[in-house]
Amino acid sequence: MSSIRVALFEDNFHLRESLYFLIAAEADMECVGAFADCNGLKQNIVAAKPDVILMDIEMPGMNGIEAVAEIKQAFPGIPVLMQTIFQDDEHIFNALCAGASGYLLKSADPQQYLQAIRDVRQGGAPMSGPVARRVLELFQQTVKPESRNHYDLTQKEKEVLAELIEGKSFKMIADSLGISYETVRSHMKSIYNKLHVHSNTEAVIKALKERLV
Amino acid sequence: MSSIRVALFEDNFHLRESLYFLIAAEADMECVGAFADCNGLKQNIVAAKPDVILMDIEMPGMNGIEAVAEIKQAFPGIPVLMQTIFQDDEHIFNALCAGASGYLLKSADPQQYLQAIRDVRQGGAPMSGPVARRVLELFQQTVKPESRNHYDLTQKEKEVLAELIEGKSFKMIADSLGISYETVRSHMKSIYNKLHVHSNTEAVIKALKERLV
DNA sequence: CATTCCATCACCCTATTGTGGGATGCCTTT
DNA sequence: AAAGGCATCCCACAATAGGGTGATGGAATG
Repeated sequence: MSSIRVALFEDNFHLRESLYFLIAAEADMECVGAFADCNGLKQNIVAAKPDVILMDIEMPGMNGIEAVAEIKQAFPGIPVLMQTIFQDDEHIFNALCAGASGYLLKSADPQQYLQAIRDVRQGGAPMSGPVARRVLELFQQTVKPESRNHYDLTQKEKEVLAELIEGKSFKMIADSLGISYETVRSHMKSIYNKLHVHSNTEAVIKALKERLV
Repeated sequence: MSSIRVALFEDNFHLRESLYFLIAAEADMECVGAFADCNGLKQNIVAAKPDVILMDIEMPGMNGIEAVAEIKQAFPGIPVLMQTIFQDDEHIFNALCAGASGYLLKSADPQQYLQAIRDVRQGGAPMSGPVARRVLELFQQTVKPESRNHYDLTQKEKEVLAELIEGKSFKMIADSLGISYETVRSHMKSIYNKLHVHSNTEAVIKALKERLV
């Protein structure tokens, strides 16, 4: 098995050098580029042909989050590992949404860096402990805690609700379900009763937040 | 530092015994219970007082996913580590939604089990590589691929939209923002233009799906 | 200082929704 | 056979929302 080609983006000179030698010293990986900023990002990547990219978030000029978005667009196959001191929701969320495949806190020890590189190369998503936990929590809350609710909606009511959260009007729903406008309205009344809401909008919100469909 | 109290739920006798001795042999942890099913789940937990629970998904009677939901309700502070052979979306998704704090594939080697137990105890969320990657992908897609849209909503427009996804009517929004009904409508018209939608409902859907607020 | 953007409000008219009835026919359960 | 739930439809009336047009004052920009 050939060695893992790692490219590095880190503005801090000392850290960049340290990581370079850390990686270079490993038998199963090599550092094919160490850059201080994202100038000429794409050209650098084309030239270096990395298997994995290690990307700092805080950098002068284009920051790591913008960079990962560009990389994912231009080279969707190359996993990007974020390294950062930030562990607030906003940074984690943005980096992962931008397409990062892993998120390391800089407190991680050298061996964890190396392990994470191997891990991401093999299809994993290495994340420092607290970050992984936050991701899980964000994930769990987007799905809503007290989900498993069920409001005893009938089949037809669910269908109507499903159409509703497509943004359709009653008329359009009537049309696409092949029933009359008045029937749709009738189902809506019933849905309102069961969900304890009093408008289209509230029903949609509840349905989306609680994944009722 | 006192040792980590681990409780074990696993229907397979051999695996259960193996895990028991594996854990018991570690200096920093002890196995305070090894159960073949979820009968008397809560009583067992109360009696064993575990710090961490290791839970198999496939079990006779109550399965691991139902069990984790019950545990999270009754003992929200105890992290639950799922162990399973399943790595399909449905199982991962359900287990994590039910409140699991980690998800290990049974292919994991013994040292990884032990590391995962320590990890989850310290606030991490250990997940086997492919699972972590799937969670990230699910996460990224629930947030919507072509998100990072921003529609240049003004401050006030965002405020109105925020109220809207609370389920409020125009009148209520006018009231709570201290502006007139007509002004709310005015902002709404502008929001519709910017989001390219034509109704309250569509705006709410777009705002929720793309996390515009 | 003219222009543009924004927040604010008003009025008119139409379209869509919300609410409260009620009716029919078809199931399944009792 | 009676009772209940469901899907289907209808009507009427009130409330809310959508679309068009325009006006005002303030802040920011050039």
